[in-house]
Amino acid sequence: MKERDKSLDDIYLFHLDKTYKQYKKFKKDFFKNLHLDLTSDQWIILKRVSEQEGINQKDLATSTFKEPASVTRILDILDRKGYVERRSTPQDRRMFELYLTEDGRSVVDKVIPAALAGRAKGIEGFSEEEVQQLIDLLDRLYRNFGTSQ
Amino acid sequence: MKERDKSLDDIYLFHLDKTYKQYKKFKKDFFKNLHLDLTSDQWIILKRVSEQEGINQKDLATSTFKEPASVTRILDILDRKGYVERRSTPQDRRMFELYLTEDGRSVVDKVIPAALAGRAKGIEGFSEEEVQQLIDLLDRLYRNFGTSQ
DNA sequence: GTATTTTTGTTGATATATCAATAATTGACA
DNA sequence: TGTCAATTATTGATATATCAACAAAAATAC
Repeated sequence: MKERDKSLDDIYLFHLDKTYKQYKKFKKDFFKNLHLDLTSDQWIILKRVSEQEGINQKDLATSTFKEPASVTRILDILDRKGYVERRSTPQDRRMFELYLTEDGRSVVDKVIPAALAGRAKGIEGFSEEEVQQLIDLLDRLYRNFGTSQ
Repeated sequence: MKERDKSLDDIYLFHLDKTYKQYKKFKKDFFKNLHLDLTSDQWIILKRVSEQEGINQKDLATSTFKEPASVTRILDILDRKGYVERRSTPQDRRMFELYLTEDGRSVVDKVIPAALAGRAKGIEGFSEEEVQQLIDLLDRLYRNFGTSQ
């Protein structure tokens, strides 16, 4: 069966767009209201470093789906705020191992409960199966868009 | 049951993020390869105008989930390319009614089949029910993030 | 052991989204 | 009617993502 043209409103990608924008706005306001002077992107990086201390910037970039250039700049900010540390390693002097500072750790501890609450907001009324379904469907989209051509 | 902290990889919002980024990259390349000198955002606006000729910029903004400022700038570009026309109306001289030009219409006709193909790529292997499920889940997220507090 | 290629991270240029401020017009209402 | 508020569109300032170019170091090839 040949697929025909649809109105934007009937296209799943349009729903993806609109939902993502709403979510983006939500998290922006959310982090603003925390008054911790932290953006959601800085949070992602901080969280990932806390999960894998010693990670380098390249791996941090791939595992957060950010560009290395973006990671550099976000780390500059987190560094300046005193939340992360770039430790150079003698084994490979091109790269740094990343660690949280004490302040960084304390910020992470502060944000985690808030992040839990914010995350819960999005899936109010969802069953566990539905959340898993959502993840699965998104991952399939992800893979489909990744395979080239 | 109290929700505990998870690794980023287990959080549905992280999957949303990563999928959206992949999709964004996909559509960027996609429109680039069309060689029509059109970005995906310009396409959204052009498509919406083609669906509702005579629409004004405010309604165009809300119905495409873009900021009025962004719509202004995108329309400036589409106007400059000769694809849309801002017609002022005597009833309300603050606003414009938007129409496609002939060139605009012909571009829309050219993009539609390509867009169909691109859109199909994302949902390869999906049943119709799964696509609908995806839309429903996304819409519920959308609404949850929209309700304030 | 030197030359070339690859990897890691940074920087600059560019594009775009967002937010606030503004101008012009219309609507509300006393 | 005259004033004030709301609406529509635009503009400027700012922040951020992206891409390409680059530098330094390491890995590979010969």
